[in-house]
Amino acid sequence: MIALVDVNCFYVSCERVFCPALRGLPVVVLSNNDGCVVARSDEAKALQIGMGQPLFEIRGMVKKHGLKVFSSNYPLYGDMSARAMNILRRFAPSVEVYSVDEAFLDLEDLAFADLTPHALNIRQTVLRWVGLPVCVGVAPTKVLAKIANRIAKKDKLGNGVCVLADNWDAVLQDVEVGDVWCIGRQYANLLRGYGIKTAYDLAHADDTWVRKHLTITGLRIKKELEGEPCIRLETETPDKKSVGTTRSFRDPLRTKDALGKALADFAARCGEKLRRQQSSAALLTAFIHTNRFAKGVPQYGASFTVSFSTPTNSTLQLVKAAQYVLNKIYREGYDYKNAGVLLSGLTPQSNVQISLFDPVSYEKHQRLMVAMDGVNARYGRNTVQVAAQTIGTGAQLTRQTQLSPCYTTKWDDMLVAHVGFARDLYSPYSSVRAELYSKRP
DNA sequence: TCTGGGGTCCTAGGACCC
DNA sequence: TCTGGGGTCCTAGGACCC
Repeated sequence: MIALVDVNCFYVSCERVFCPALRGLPVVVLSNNDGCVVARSDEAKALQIGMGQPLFEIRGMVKKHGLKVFSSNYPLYGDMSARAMNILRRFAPSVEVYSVDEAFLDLEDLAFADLTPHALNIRQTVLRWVGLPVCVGVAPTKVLAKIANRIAKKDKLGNGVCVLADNWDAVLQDVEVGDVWCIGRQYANLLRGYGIKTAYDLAHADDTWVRKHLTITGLRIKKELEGEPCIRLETETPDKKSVGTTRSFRDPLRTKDALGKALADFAARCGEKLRRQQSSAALLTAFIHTNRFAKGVPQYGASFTVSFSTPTNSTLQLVKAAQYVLNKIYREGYDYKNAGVLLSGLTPQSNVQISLFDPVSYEKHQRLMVAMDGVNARYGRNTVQVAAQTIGTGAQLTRQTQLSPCYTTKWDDMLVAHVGFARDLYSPYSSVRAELYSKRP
């Protein structure tokens, strides 16, 4: 059996851990640029706030309904995620961290007749130890575990746990086909056109037909709905096959100079990501684009890809390549709203074949990058950077007006607990936790 | 006024080889 | 008039996920 553990409205829940007064209130967390909603509390959902809804459409609700709005605080969420995942590893021999707020647990070797108490235990432990509410879905396959989790989440009066051990046909009849994992909008439309409306219908469709229209991936989903495991647990995180850094700008950029700085920042970030997993890239793509939503203004967008004679992860080379691309694709007279750098053709650094005719010394660049990463790790990002980059953090390029403190990852933001007394010093659970927090002066 | 970012997998079709 | 067969590799585009 497989369990899917998923934190309820993860980003919102992270904010609530450190600000308990937010409980019971409508709360949303915004995308990178304070552009649109990416996480909603149940109360916010009840106000009909949609996923991806732009901020300007819901501004009125701040006053009218007491809506609380946060910019996204990725350092905080990343750290909270790591804490939650570490707890989950206590409950299963192997765990797949599927996303920042979800994990699959392999419960196969656990000799419990009824997995419900185990699932409840998982839920209670995560809640007590890191303050995050989770729901647990248990079933024979990943696709069914996803469905079980969804049922647990929808049942607001339930205990946050749903086990589908057998006879799930009736359950599948209540699940719309578009709500099945890996059946997106396009596939759902296609399937409905053929009369396949529910997960049950898909489970009982013809294999060959499914294979033809939904590819091998779709066939696996169908088999999993029948209870036959086809998608394995990925317990170790594979190296990424591509990395990218893209942003929308708070204020559109017009000049080549300004775009050059931004692309240099993005290339440098990509270099860091590459070096973290010890890879090098053979290809670099950079793109720029005007605001696609703006009506009646001239639109332009372009991208171009360059290849390196020897795969690299040197920020110097990546920045240079990004500048080269910009020179090729930049056109004057447009307001650019969006740009990015993407790296592909990644290979492990140890496999890189150095060429005699390389224009730069691979060795020297490697040593320089180690030194640069070392300094930046110790004294903060961008302490040492390439001259082509934006001076400082580049924060002025994006908007983050509602940012909460980095409670767990910055010394200056850490909360101080003023504790006058403690009833049970030896309990791992602190019932007085939240109410005693205050911000460091 | 104002609309995110970062990934994965699969397939068809073209280029190329012998 | 007549024009092979079999294979690999690469890429673009389309679908999906959180």
